[in-house]
Amino acid sequence: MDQAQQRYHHGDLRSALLHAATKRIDEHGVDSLSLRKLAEDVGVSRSAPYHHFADKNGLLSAIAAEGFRQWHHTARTIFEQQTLAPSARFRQFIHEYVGYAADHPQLYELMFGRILWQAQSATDDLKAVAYPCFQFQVEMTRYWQESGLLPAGPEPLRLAQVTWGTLHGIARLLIDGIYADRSHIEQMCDTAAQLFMQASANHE
Amino acid sequence: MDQAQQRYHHGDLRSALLHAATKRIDEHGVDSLSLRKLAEDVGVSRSAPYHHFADKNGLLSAIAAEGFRQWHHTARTIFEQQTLAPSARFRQFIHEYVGYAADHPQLYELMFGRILWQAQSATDDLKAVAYPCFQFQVEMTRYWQESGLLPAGPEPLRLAQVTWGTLHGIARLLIDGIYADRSHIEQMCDTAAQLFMQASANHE
DNA sequence: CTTTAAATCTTGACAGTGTCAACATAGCCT
DNA sequence: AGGCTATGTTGACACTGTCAAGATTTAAAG
Repeated sequence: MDQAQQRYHHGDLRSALLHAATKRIDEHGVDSLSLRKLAEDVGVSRSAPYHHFADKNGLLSAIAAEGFRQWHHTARTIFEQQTLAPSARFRQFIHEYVGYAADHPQLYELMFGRILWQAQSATDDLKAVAYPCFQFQVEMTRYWQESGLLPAGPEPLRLAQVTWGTLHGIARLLIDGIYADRSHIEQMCDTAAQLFMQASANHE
Repeated sequence: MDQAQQRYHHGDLRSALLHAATKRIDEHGVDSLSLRKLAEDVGVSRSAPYHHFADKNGLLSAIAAEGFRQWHHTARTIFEQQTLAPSARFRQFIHEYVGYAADHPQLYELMFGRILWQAQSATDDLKAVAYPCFQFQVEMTRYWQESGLLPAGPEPLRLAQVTWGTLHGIARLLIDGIYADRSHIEQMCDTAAQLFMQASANHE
């Protein structure tokens, strides 16, 4: 009764679970997360989490949502650095995106992976945070098109899908360890940036 | 004893398992595959598969390997169509790649997903088939560079990682249903192809 | 205050899963 | 014919997510 962890009511179980789960995922990957072990770690019975999350997907969605909030903030910060030239910001964005994925591979996997997005397992709550994040990618692309950095021809949405797809693809090849490793990151990003910017150069 | 499925020795259990598993994956996804159900479907006890595959990963690796063989063949066929102009073949390759992923999302997920490639779960057998497939991507890229279709600047490997990354990324956004769906495929591929080819155009 | 309702947590249980050890059967080779 | 090896079976273990029923604490209402 005196020890906080042995009270019948934990007090702040929801955030305790989120915290512990986030740590676990970051260190050992999404697949290693077991609700039962998690509950035990937090010092609570195995079905207590169900009073705070509908199911395992609910927990995962909440963690992913937090990731999207953080990334959205980071992206906006880079994009709004008015002191830097658009091209410099573009390059920085690319490096930052891939760097973020490489630094938090497990979280990235959760945020953009099949677990949550396949079969409609994503919570409405998660969608509410993620979609504006996707939308922002399109806004940036439109801006870079208007700045003459990217080709003006394609629709912003279409082009955003391709440029974002490129970053996403590079990130996944890295994370999954497919024919690319961390020592290639900088060169890959530079190559990608150069490729995109060259594409618009001959249309001026 | 008269019925083939009730014999003590199945006769060709290995390929029966592969066949049933491939079908199951194609229709319901990798996650839905259970060794026990699979064994039951084939009409065999739950631990019989272990005499043909080291573990579940062994089975999955074998299926993925077959996928790589098929894809490698398809890719080579497209690439070696000497009658078509390099640019046409390039475009066709892009469409075919994304199309293949969209047509066999579950198999693509298995072939290039984290299940097999993370944590060294890929069999040596699988690696032996997959790596030449990756390598071929680099060879094609080198050829397209020499043809003036892609920028000559970057190293083939680096550029291949980026172009392949783009296709891989687009495929995954599609498969995972992230801000892109099948109706966008053609336009996305065209945009990507145009983007890459424009990049080299102003260096002639 | 006291009573009632809601939020929270616990134990018991169920249907799954992959995997292994020990045992049974069939086919092949000497 | 005998024995080795490949193949298949049952029993068991340690997990997993999830739910129902009951216990306990807190908050709200009378």
